[in-house]
This record gives sequence, C-alpha cells and structure tokens, in this order.
Amino acid sequence: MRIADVERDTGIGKDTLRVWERRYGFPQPLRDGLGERLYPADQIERLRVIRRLLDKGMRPNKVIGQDLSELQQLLDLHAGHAEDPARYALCSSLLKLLRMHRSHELRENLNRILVRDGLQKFITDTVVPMNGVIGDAWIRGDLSVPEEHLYTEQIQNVIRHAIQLQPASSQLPRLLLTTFPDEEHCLGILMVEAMCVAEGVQCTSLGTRIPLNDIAQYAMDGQYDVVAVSFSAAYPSRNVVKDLRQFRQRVPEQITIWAGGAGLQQKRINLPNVSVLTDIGGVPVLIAQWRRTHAQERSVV
Amino acid sequence: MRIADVERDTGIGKDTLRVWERRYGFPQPLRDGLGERLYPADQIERLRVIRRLLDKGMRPNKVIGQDLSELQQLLDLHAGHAEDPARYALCSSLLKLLRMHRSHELRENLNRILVRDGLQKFITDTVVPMNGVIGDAWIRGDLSVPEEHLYTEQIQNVIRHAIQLQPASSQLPRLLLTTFPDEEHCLGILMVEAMCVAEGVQCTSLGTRIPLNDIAQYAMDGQYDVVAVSFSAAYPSRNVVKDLRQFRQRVPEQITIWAGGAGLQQKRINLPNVSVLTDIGGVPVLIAQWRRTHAQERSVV
DNA sequence: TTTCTTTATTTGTCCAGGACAAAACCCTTT
DNA sequence: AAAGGGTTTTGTCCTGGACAAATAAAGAAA
Repeated sequence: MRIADVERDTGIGKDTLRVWERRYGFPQPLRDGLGERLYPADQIERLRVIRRLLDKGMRPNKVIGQDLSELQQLLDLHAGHAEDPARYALCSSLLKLLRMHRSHELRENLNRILVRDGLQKFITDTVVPMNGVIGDAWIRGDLSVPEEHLYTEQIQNVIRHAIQLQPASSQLPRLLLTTFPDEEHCLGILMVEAMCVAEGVQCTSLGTRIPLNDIAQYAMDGQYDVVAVSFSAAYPSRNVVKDLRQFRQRVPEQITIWAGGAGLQQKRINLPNVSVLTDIGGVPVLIAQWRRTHAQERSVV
Repeated sequence: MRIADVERDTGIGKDTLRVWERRYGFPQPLRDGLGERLYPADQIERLRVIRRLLDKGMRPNKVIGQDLSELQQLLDLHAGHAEDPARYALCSSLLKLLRMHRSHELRENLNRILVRDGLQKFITDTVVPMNGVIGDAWIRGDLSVPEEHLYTEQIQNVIRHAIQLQPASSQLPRLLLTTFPDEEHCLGILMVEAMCVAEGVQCTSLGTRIPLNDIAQYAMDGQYDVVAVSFSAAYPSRNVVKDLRQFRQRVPEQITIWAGGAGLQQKRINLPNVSVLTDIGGVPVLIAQWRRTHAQERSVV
C-alpha cells in the first residue's frame, strides 16, 4: 500500500506519516524499486489503532513506541461501560445481528424499538448506547469497515425515515444543521435533527462538510435563529476551538450556536451565545431555554 | 486560505497545487510572514472551475493558462441539454425552489412526483435530469455549496424513504452496493438500489468509501451474486480502470460486477463478468439478463 | 479511411530534510 | 483549585528534484 492509500484509510496525513517515521521509527514501511514507501497490512492496522487512541486524547509520544501493549491500554481505559444491564443486553444482541450481516433484521429491530419508545427515547436510550458499543468494538478492531458502515447506513435509514414522518412545523426556533468542512460524519446532526423535530422545531439540514463562509451566508439569508454543528471524535482536535471561534466571528451574535459531539470533550469553550452540548439528552433543555429567552420579542413579530 | 484548506475545498492535492504553480504560473498565492502560501478567494474560485473542467475530461495544459475565456469553453461544451421541454420546465421550477431555499416545498414536490410516476420512472425521468440540471448550474458557479448539498440531502431523503417502503424481497440476485475508497458520492448507488428494489432484488448497501479488500471479503462471506459500484465524475480519472481491474482480481469471477456512473464515460473496460452501465435506465435490463443467465443453476439450489 | 504500434509529451505523486508556530505539558505561584 | 511562564511535543508547510503512468502525436500497416 502506497502512502496516499494509507492517508486515505487511516486519516493520517502524508507529512505526518513521514515525520513519525523519522522521529519515532514507526511506521517503517518497505521500499519499492524507486525508493517509494510500501506499507504492509499489519503496520496499517497498528496505525488505525494509534489513530483511534489519539482521537481519544492520548499523545503520539506515548502510543507510537509500543507494539502490542497498546491493546492493554485500550482495554484499560475504554473498557465496557457499566450501564443499565437490560439496555446493554439489547445493544449486544443488535451488535450480534450486525456481525452476522443480518442487516434487514437489524433494521426491523431498530424500527420496532423506535415505534415502541418514540423518537426521542429511541435516540437517547438506544442509538446513543449503540454508538458507544459500536465505537468500542471498532476501537479494538472487533468490527470491520463494512460492518461499521452498514450500521451507520441502517441507523441513518431509520432516523431519516422517522424525521420524514413528522409533520412540517412552523414553530420557532428556525434551526440550521450542518458540520464544518473537516467533519464528514452525519450521524451527529441527524440525531440532533431527530430530537428537534420531535419538539416541533423547524429544521433544515445541509449535510456535512460545508465551508464556514457558506454556512454563515446561508444562515443569514434564511434568517435562522440557531445553527447547530457537530464534532465527532475524529475531528482534528487542534482545530476545534479555532474553527468554532472563527465561525462565531462570521455570524452575527444574535444567532445562537449549538455545538455538540465527542470532539468537544474536555474543551472549554467560552464564546458569546455558543452553547456546548456534551449529552444529546440536553437538546430539549436547550430548546426550552431558547424559547424562554426569545418568547416576547418574536411574539411581537 | 492555507494550502490544506484549498486541497479540501477543491479536491486538488497539495503537491499538485505546488507543481501547477511552478509549471504554469497558476495559482499564484500570496505569502504570509513565514513564506507560506495564502490563496485569495478569486484564485480558489478559478481552481474550482478548473477542477470541474478536468473532471469533464479536459487537460490541465489547456485550461490552467486561461483566465476568463474558460467560461466561454464551459458554455460552449456543456450548454443546456435539448431534452423534453416539459421535463426541462419541471426541472427548472424545482431548481428555482432550491435557489429560494424552500427546501420543504422542494421535498413535497419530489414526493408528489414519486407517488405519481412510481419509483423507477421517478429515478429515470426526474432524478437523472435534475442531476444534470444541478450539475450544469454547479459547474458554471450558479449554485452555492449549501444549495448543492441541500439538493443531495432532499433527494436522499426521498429515495431512502421510498426504498424503506418496499417490502423486503428474497428474490435473486443478491446485490451488494458500495463505492471504492476514493468515491464519496452516495447518490449513484442509491439510485441503483432504488431501481433494483423495485424489481424485487435483494439489496444491501454499505455506503461509500469501502476499501477494496473489505468489499471483496464481505461479498464472498455473504455469498452475493452481484456487486455494484458507482463512479462519479469527480473520481480520479487515472485510477478508474486500474482500481476496477484490481477489484476484479480480488473477487471470484462468478460474482458479477456492475460498474456505473459518469466517471466511466469514454473508458473502455474489458474485464470478465463486468458490465458497464452508462445509463441508469439499463439497470432493469441487467437484472433480466442476470436472471436469464442464472435461471437454472440456482433453481436447483 | 481506420486500426495498430511506436515515440514524445504531459501530469500527478513521491522523496528528503529542514523549519517553525501553536498546542500541550509541567512546574511554580497566587 | 486557578492562573501564569517556560519547555517540549507535534503537525504542517517549504524547496526542488525525480520518475512512471497516462495521454497525445506520429507513423506504419491493413
């Protein structure tokens, strides 16, 4: 595998790969006839693990040297959550379906839970823990790429379907959902959208990877009240605060910003009219809060 | 804008940007205090146009020198299609809704057409021409990024919804849909999936960007009969044939491969058991063909 | 004319090794 | 605990050269 392929598959830039090799002695790819790097599969696998540990907040210093004691650290720090055992059992049975590639049954089960619990409870009590279980399995390599993508596809289908079924609302606030250009995961905003339409919020989703300027322009043109953006754990950690600050500057301050997702863990953000959301269960609270604050001014209009 | 941002927004690699500057004298970014490139907005805009011309098959040689005569070439070579005028009128009215940011009405209209025409006719007679119109508007810069993404989101919602409504089938063939790692557009496989479920084909979609090995592994494990992959115009042209050949080698020959999309235009692919699909209307034909060929052998099983 | 083969040009990607600022860490002081 | 200041870590960018694969151009054969 060439360096460009490794960059694509691991999300680690070419420059970074080369500088790691120089500094830490890993990875140490073979060379072809022209002196070009060829990465063997096992090194790529190790790079994948390293990448995920970095996303969890560890330092390259500590993880690149090791070879298989990393797996120890993994299991130490990110062992299975001690949650509600009934939920956990449910999650692992769904995970089992996924592993057996029984995608149709997986989707049927999800749909059944959705109808039983309602949209909001479905998101908070099933999707969120599922994401956790999947994330854990993924980080320790128990899940293949297709399995992980298949999960995303199915969840997406179910949530999009549920959103479609909600009647169009004209209640405030008007909410714009999207992600910054370096964020390609759409599940975050999709979950927020689901929580919001259940509260009668007017939602518009632009999907992922929109340039900051364009988001700002669109939000102003459409007179949105709130812009919601999500950051996954894979978001380049160095840029989170910088990007958010830059965005806050480009958009008028009376527009509220909601920022959420695992990428904001342990970041302190202190910007005007920006709310940080660590738990998606907090969405209804934010909505209520916004409505309380803006009750009188808009009712005049 | 830094070079990494330009790479992200235009899809042109850093190395390529630098070598163009050296060879053709464009782009010619400013430099900050450290000698790092800073690209002004107008050059980025020009790069966007250039990128799209290259995707259409032009050579860098011919397009990078020009400054605004490109716009001429654009309009020359990719002028509005002379189609059925009624359809064209419909498309431009939908485009107008998009431009006015009336996404809800856009979706309602799409849904209405869907129930009127049925899924297959909706895809071939509405979605495909719409994609063309959107693509044209996009290539000449008449459409902003959010508008283009919003279109994709809405179409996606409507199609996914329609697919969900189809009853699960157990008819053959078993079809696996996905894209190669460098392809991130999901509309292609989604349209194929829609065409196929309408014919009672068993579909599983893995979404986009799956490594070749993983696709092959998954297809073999799940005993799929056909693997369908799509290539948008943005797919790196140099790699299309190479990647497809490589994939053909990794997957047993009795598994049929369907390859489709604008990225295959003007490529001759001559590989065993690989069908190239230039027009999505040909999907039902391919299905019938497969069923005819495999009628007896499977009925024994 | 068309089709095939050979030669020339174009073009994207990779390399090395140096440089530097911003972020993260660590330690001290309030 | 919170805030400040010095040190180390870390990712990204730079230059300029190199080369193979893809493409176009030219020539030969049917």
